This record gives sequence, structure tokens and C-alpha cells, in this order.
Amino acid sequence: MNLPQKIAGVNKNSIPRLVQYKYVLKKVLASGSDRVYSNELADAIGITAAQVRKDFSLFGIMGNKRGGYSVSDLLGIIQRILGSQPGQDVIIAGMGHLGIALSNYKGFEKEGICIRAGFDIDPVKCGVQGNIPVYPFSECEGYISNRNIKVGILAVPADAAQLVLDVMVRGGVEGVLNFAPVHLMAQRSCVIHDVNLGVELEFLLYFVNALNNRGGKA
Amino acid sequence: MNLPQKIAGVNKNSIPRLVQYKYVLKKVLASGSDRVYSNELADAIGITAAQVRKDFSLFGIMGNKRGGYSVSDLLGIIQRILGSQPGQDVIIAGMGHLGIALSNYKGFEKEGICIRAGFDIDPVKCGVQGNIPVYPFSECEGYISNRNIKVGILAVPADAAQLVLDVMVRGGVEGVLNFAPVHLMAQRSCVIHDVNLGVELEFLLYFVNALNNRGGKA
DNA sequence: CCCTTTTTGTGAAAACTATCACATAAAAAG
DNA sequence: CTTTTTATGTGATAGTTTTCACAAAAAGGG
Repeated sequence: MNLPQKIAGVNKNSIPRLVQYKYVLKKVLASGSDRVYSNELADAIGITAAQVRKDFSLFGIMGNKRGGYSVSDLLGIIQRILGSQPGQDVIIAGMGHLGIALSNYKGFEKEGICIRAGFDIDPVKCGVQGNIPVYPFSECEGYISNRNIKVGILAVPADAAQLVLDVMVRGGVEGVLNFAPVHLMAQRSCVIHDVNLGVELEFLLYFVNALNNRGGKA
Repeated sequence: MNLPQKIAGVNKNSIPRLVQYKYVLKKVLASGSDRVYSNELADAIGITAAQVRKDFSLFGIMGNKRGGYSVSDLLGIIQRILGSQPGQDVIIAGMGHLGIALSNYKGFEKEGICIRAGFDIDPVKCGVQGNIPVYPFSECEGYISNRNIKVGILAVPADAAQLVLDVMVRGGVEGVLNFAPVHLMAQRSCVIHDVNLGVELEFLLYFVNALNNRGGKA
């Protein structure tokens, strides 16, 4: 399974925006204010105010006419929609630089996400890398099933990715964030979300080249 | 400027797909075959054959009825559309683990992309990290203008990102791949493409939680 | 209490994207 | 040479997402 196409009529593009609203709301709350307007949220993430309100409308979120939104209320609602709960455990397969970078990422714990462990076939990488314990990959499946881990991150080379996915899925993982530049197939039901950094860079290059060499025409 | 909305009627979603077709075509070519069908490309990246043909139709790419496409021809055309040329120089600001991971990324040089140098304020990170020379950040602007660098990668903490972007833009950069989880504003014309790894993980978590706790209903 | 200002909430319209379905061409088979 | 098979190319259709525009509610001033 790749991403499910449809969760009960929800605009899929609005989900990443909700996550971004959440980030902004936390900043605003930390700054002491408990009031926010759609245009402030819009500016903070680079979209229009109408889009913000439409997103909220879609999820039945209501503010006060002329009074904007209560930051703390809004935050609570959005977190409930996103299913953000403390203690969402995640593991990483592949403790190269990308794996380590993800394990160090400061933002996760604030969101209740906890990177529990890493796994690698290379014994040199095992032990402790930065913040998390790293175990031999052979222990991955057992770790997942024993601790009931639901989400894994795939930061292994492309040629190992399918194999590692299979192990994770056998362990019982239900979702995978895949950084390997290959299309994967899960044996059992497992949501796979691909992030291909090469594609992201080449996507950018296309626009830079297009605006340059072709004056925005082709 | 954020991403330009429109480059002459092109479906923006088709661009990352073109990049993926390119990757697949290179693999096919390496495997010795010079013929490929829309359904093969589709399967390789997890979409439908109709989508592949529609993308091609959009860019005026034509194959042979019943004969599929010549892999080498197709590759040439797609590379021309994407503006892939040898010698596209890129620099990285911020040589933490993410920066190093990107500088090590094997895929880039095959696509004619060359990560030339890294920059960091931390003297400890300067010198040589993996494959590339790393210079003090103070030299960043000069390096960009002297070598006519057009694209930069931002792998610095959120609170430094806007400052670093300003320096890059002053140097003459025209496109930036931004990994910092903040919305940036370029002083002058510069395409910014954001990749927020936290958002990507939380996006996945939403679907896992939604399918689990709410049985795909909410 | 009424008028003005401001900001929300949302149908309707517009824009964009993906899917369908089938005519068309080419190859292969008989 | 005719028929059958197979895969492309694309107009039409369906679906999704964003933008528009404006009524309605709340707040404040006089």
C-alpha cells in the first residue's frame, strides 16, 4: 500500500498544512499570545488567509468572527485531528548521516514523537550514536514486535530498502517514511510515504533552469 | 519568491515524475534494454500507465504505437526538458549530519549535479568533510559570486536560516533547497523549495493514526 | 443604540490534475 | 493480404484543490 487516497473526504494537502499551523501556534503560544488571525497563520507559512480558513472549515474548526482564534484551543483541536499524542515511538533503519541527522532532530520530541532506536548492519555503527541506541539490524524485527513499534524510517541504500521494509512489516510496522530512491511494495498493509531528496533538488533545478535559460517560457 | 506557480502551462506535478522516469530509464539503459513501455515506467514508480502517457503527451513526447519508447531517446528528451546538464554546481550551508548526508549522496553526480563546497560557522566542521571542502561561512557570499553558483542547500538550524538565505541571495544564488522548518523570504528573485522532514514524518503519522484509531473514518 | 470596522465561514466558481475510454497505428500471426 | 493483438495519444470526463466574494457576526466608538 502506498498512501491511502482518501480518508473520509479530507483534502490530503491540508494535512501538512495542519502540521505547519501547529508549529506556528506553538511559537505564538510560547511568545505569550493566545490570539491569532488567519492572515497571521497564512503569512507564517506562506499561503493565503482564505486557504487557512478553508482548511479550518473543512475540519469544522471555528474561531470568533472578528476575534480570530484562541491559540491554545486551536492547538488542541489540531493536535486531536492529527492524532498527536505523547509517546509515538519510531525507529530508524540505517544509521548513516541521514539516519543520525534524523535521530538528532530537535523538533520531534516537542511533538510527542520519540525516536527509540536505530538499526544498522554495520557493527561499527552500533552502540550509541548521538541520542539513541543503535542495534544490529538482525534485532530489528524482534524489537519492533516486542515494543509494538508502529512507525519506521528507512534511511538505507536503495538496494537494501525492499528487504529492510519486509523485515519491518513482518515486525508489525504500519507506516514507513522512506528515503531510499526506489518504489517499495509492502507485503501486508503498511502506509509508505516516500521522500526523495534527489527528486527535490532536481525539481528545484528545473525551475531555476526554466526561469533562466528559457525566460520562464518552456 | 516561492515556487513560481506556472511555467507555461506545465502541470507542476509532472516535473517530479519526469525526474523519476529519468532515474528508471537510466536503470533500464544500464540493464541493456533500449525499449520501455508506459506500464513498465508506471509500475516502477507506482503510478498508472495513463498518467505516464499523459505526462509525455503534455511535453510532446511521442513513442511508437505498439512499440513503446526508445529508452535512450526518451532519456535525452527528458533531460532536455529538465534542463539537466553536466556541471550544475551546488553548495551547502550547514555541515551538520544532514549537510554531510547530502554531500555524500551518490545519486547527484550521475545527474550532472556537483556539490562543490560546504560552509559552516563552526571552525571544527571546516576543512574536509567526506567528499567536499568545507569553508567558514564568512566566505560563502564571495564563493558564490566568484564561482557563479546558482543553487544552494540550506541545512542550518531554523533560527539561522533567514540570515543564511540573505547571504546566499546577495552572493547571487537563484534557487535554494531549504530544510529549515521556517518560511523564508528572499530579498531578490530566488526560487525557494522547502523540504520539512518533521512535516513529512507527522504527515505519515496522521495516516497511520487515522487508519488505526479511527478505522479510516475521520 | 446605531454605525463602522474587522475578520470569520462558506457556497460558488475557477483552476488544476488524474482517469477513462477509445480511435489509431504498428506489429505479428495466419 | 487480412485479421488479430497490443500499446500509444489524447479528447472528454471526473475529481480534487484553491480562490473568490460576500453575508454574517462581533467589537468598538460616538
